[in-house]
Amino acid sequence: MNNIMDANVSTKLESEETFEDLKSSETQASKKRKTVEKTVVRVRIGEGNNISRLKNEGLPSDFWSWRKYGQKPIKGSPYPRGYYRCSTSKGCSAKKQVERCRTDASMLIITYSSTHNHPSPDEIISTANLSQKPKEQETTEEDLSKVEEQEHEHVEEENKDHDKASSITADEKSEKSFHYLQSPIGSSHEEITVTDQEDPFKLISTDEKSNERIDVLLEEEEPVCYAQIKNLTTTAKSEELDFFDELEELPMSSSFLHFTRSILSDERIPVSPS
DNA sequence: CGGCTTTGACCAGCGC
DNA sequence: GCGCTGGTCAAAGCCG
Repeated sequence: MNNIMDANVSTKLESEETFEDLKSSETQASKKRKTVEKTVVRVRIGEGNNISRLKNEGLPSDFWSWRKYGQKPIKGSPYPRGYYRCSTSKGCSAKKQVERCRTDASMLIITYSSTHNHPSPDEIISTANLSQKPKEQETTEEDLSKVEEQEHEHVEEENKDHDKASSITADEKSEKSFHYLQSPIGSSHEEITVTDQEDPFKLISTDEKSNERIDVLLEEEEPVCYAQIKNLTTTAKSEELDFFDELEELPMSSSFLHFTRSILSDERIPVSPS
């Protein structure tokens, strides 16, 4: 209940459909580097309550460590985008961008780029555990794919719908005619506004902290996945925590971590560059 | 003392 | 060719 988060993982190139969301903010960004493979993960934070504690109440953070190397305000987005680099390994070129969905302040969009050149500590640990049941992973991945697709669709629909009923602020629209529509942000917007200004990520993180457990919902709600995810959570527990920590306290769900891990570790984006 | 976070400036790419 | 935006690097400050 307090911790409701949706983790959507989308692996794709810079120019893909998922951009419906990113489009608004990465409209131009996509042009910047188009041959870069990126994994887009959307995490939704159900309530701000989640963010109360998390950071890592003792997390084993064995995972990769991310170091923030920059932050910039994105055009059309009230929230700035944070740039993180993997600090676990010096030679690791893995990077990640964390930004808040302009349409939904409670949603975080994490874009992963590049892959880790080194094995994640968590992986090692997981390996031991995985030995028990690697099947789940596969299932998860597959499921993830499905979810992703569904999620995308949902997102698109949602966006559209929002557009219609939306309450987009003229301001936002004026900015660049985003497809994003504002949604319910209107009300919660205020809540986050303050925090957002300071650090959108942080806000989440804070909430996240409160979330000892994060429920993962895909965009809308995937009970099935959720259950599976839960299972995975156990395995990727460390990852999960680590993620939050790494993201600066992003609200991620175990499933999300799992996905990410799979994607990053295994393959990432099957997308083909233009 | 070391590491991480934050802020500002500069550079590169794309659109107009 | 100019302007705009995104992304990255560097420096300073703060916290552990």
